[in-house]
Formats: sequence, C-alpha cells, structure tokens
Amino acid sequence: MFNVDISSSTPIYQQLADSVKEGILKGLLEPGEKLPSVRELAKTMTLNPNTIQKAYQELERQKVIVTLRGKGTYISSDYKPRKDEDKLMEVKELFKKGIVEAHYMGFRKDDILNMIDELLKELEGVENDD
Amino acid sequence: MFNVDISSSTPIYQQLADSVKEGILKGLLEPGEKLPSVRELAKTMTLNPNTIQKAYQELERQKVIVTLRGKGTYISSDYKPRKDEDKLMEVKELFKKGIVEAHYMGFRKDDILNMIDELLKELEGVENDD
Amino acid sequence: MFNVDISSSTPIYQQLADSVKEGILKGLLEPGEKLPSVRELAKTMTLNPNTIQKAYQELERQKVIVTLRGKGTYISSDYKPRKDEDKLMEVKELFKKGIVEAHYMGFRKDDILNMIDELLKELEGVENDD
Amino acid sequence: MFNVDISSSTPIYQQLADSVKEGILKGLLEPGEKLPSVRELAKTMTLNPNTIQKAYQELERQKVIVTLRGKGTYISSDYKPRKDEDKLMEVKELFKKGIVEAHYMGFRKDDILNMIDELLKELEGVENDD
DNA sequence: GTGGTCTAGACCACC
DNA sequence: GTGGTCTAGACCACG
Repeated sequence: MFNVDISSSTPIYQQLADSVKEGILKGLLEPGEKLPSVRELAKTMTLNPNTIQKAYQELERQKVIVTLRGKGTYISSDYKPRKDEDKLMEVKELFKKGIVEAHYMGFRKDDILNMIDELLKELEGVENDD
Repeated sequence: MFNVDISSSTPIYQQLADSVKEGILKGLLEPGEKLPSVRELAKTMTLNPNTIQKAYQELERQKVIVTLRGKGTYISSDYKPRKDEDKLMEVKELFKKGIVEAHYMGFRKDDILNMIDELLKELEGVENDD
Repeated sequence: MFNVDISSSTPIYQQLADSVKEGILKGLLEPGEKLPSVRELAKTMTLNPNTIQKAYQELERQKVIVTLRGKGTYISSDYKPRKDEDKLMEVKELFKKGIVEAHYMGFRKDDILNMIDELLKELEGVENDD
Repeated sequence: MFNVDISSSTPIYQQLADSVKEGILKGLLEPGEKLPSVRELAKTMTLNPNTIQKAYQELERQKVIVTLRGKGTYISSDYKPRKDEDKLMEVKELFKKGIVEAHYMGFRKDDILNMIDELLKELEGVENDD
C-alpha cells in the first residue's frame, strides 16, 4: 500500500494517487475507511506534506475520496462511474501503448491476453463490485 | 501516421517515437523502409528539428530504426525482441493503470477484454509478424 | 430545512446559517418563531455543538435571529434591511460568478434568466414580504 | 485584468482563475491569445510562482486554457461546454445565495433582475458567442 | 525560455 | 486535531 518509487519519472503525487485507487480495487482499502492524515503520511513516507496534499486533492477531484473538514480524508462510499470521452481515449492509449511495447518484447496475442488475465485476477474489484 | 497532439502532456518526441512503432505494427511502415529526414519531417509537421532528432535517437536506442550515415534513417529489418525485466514491469504497469482507470469509468472485466480485443485487431502485426 | 452537506467545501456553520435565511424566505420559518436549542439541534443533526453555536452567532450578528437569555433563540420580527456597500459588492460577485460559470456550461442569456426566474419563484418571500 | 484581492477570504489562485474566465467573457482575452508566463505574472503581481501555477492548472483542468510544453499557456480556441450535474447545482447555489442575500439588503424581485441585467451587459460574451 | 514537481516551513479556518 | 493556502527557493524535462 502507498508504494512510490522516488526514482521513477512519474510524479510522486500521481504514483500515490494511483496506488490508492489500486488499493481500493484490491480490497486493501474499503469504502468509508479513513486515510492517514496528510501530515502523518508525509512523516511515515518521508515526503513533503504538500506532495501528499496534491495526491489527495487529485483523488478528491476524481471523487475517489472525500474530505470532511477538520475530520480527515475518507474513501468515497458512493462512487459513481462517469462517462468521459477524453478519459476513454486516455485508457485506450494506455492499452495501445502496452500492446505495442509488449510486441517489441516478443509477446504474441496470447501472451498479452494471459498477462491481462493475471492482472484482472490481482485486481479482483473489477470483477466483483456492484 | 506520425500523429502527435501538441497539447497533450506526453512529450512530443515520445508521441512521435510511439507513433512510429505503432505504424510498423499496423503495417504502415515496412522493415527496410526509409524514414523522412529530420529536417524534412520537421518542416512538414511544423515541429522543432531537435524534437524529431530526439524521437529518432530514442527509436535507434531501442533498435527499431537504424541510421546509415549519409544515406538516411531506415526501419530495422532484423529487430530481435529483447527480454528485459524492467521493460516487462513497465508494460505491466501500463496495463494495470489502464485496468484501474477503466474500472473507475464503470467498465467490467468483459468490457475491458473487448477493448483489448479491438485494439489487438487494429494492431494486426501482433498476431502475424515474425 | 437545515440542510447541510458535510462533504461540501463550504463551512458547515455557514451552510446552516444560509439554510436558516433561506427557510425564512421560503416561509418555512416565521418571524418570532423559536429555533431549536444549540444542544438539541446538535444532537438531531449529529453535528458538533460548537458548529451550531457559530452558525447562530453569525445569524445574530446579521440580526436575522435574536437570543433571549434563558429563553432561547428566535427569528427576528423586526428585521430592517441594511444597505452596505461591501455587502452589495459581495452579492454582485456571487451573481457575476454564477453567470460566468453558467456561460462555461453552455448557458445563454435566456437560459440564465429562466434559471433566476425559477429560483425567484422558489423563494417567494422575495416578492411578497415586508 | 488579473485582479486579485489578497485580503479576500477566497484563495488567490481561485480569484485569479475566475478573473481569467471573466476576462474572456468580457473580450479582454481572446481565444488563442498567449497568457503571461508563470514567472512573469508572479513577478508583476508579486505573488509566488506556485500560486500562479495552481491557478493555471485549475484553468487547464477546466479546458479554459491549454499549455504547450516549453512554449507557454494559451486561451483555448475550441472550448466546448460540458454538461455537469454537480456544476449545475453549484451554479444554482450561487444564484440562490445571491438572491437570499440581496433580499436581506432590501432588494425586491425587480431590483435583482435589474442587477442581473447589468451584469449580463458587462459580460457581453454571454450574449454573443457562438 | 517554458511549465511541472518537490521540499521546507509558515499561517489559517474548521470541527 | 484536520485539510487548505501561500511563500521561498530549488531542480528538471521540454522545445
């Protein structure tokens, strides 16, 4: 949980946000659950509070979490998927790039589908939720 | 071919490199084929020559293209897949992120597999080549 | 009556105060009427008593309510409109921001006027009282 | 243009973002026009670059502006209104609060409609654009 | 040159 | 206690 690689080129705040979303799908974080406070998480991860803040704000913007003033930050318990043309394109680009790169590593169609299958199992939330 | 979106947040040189690799998979570019020169492509795409240069360098580093001094740049005809642990992780991350985001758009397992299938058809090279 | 959204970014005490003022305009609360005690309202709304207290203080400052020591809190029956340059600016800012945002949602002049009309009907007190 | 009141309780970055959107509606900023660079505007307004940055990012998120890497920030020339249920509620709340407050200043229905009319004239973009 | 990210540290409002 | 904003100053990738 809350895995970030500071040597990665993708921003820390984004890795953190992605990691929360992934944690929810894996069932490591449950709807309604309280997230660590900005300061606390900053201390345990030895990151600047602003960085944590930015991750939390990004997640709130996406309605993945809600912040209750003075009380803390919580996993949304009423998340509703939203159709977004831009987002769809973005997802397709991710998959497309994944397929292209996989091809250049010598993967064939079946190898790719197997990899996807494994990942889908790991992220069980995709299969089971509502 | 050579599609780039200058307002996207992914670097232009990378979009360009990706676009070349994708074009090869789609059969739009064939092994041995000559690529436009840096200056020529820079002019037709109204991009900075440095940007084109950087894309070509990236592709050459990945052995997708080769430059023959004084003759031009060509699609490699002897590309050999490299198994690379880091690369594999990277690809998995791409797919994982795609799945997570798709989930948050309301997609289920089947919707995701369908999307992958469509993309695989589009990139037919994955199935047939080498 | 007394609608507050704890996940909203506007302070709860302010939402509460606004809600009282709105209730008066809608005729749900009448001049002279007694408001619930701080402790009572805190319990029924599961809010911190301090929050209710702050809302009541704010309303009293605006002379919308009066507190009679030992007797309770009541809707003012002799409210006199105050012309206040700052307040006027504030109201204009509210409307201006509303118009700007409406525009960015694709609303045109008539759509906006219709929306205002609807709201005016809902808040009938604006037309009839005093 | 770019008016902010540092003593206001609304965040500077938000005032700045609002001011840009308002400027576009007033015709002070045209689609395709280049905005001052983050550093430049920070210097002229004696604000921290991070504050300007946050305002620009907020505007980009709303697709009001676009940033071209290494080139600068520009007013979007292809803005498309998006329907958003939450946003609509927000706008209604703004107007409702405006009406309630106006009432408590002694304004009647006609006074309010006149005020709105004036503001609509000031923001001529609402009337004229596409 | 441009924007984007991050750290350090401060102050504030809210509950 | 909580999150939100702001400043100061640094470093980096991009074009």
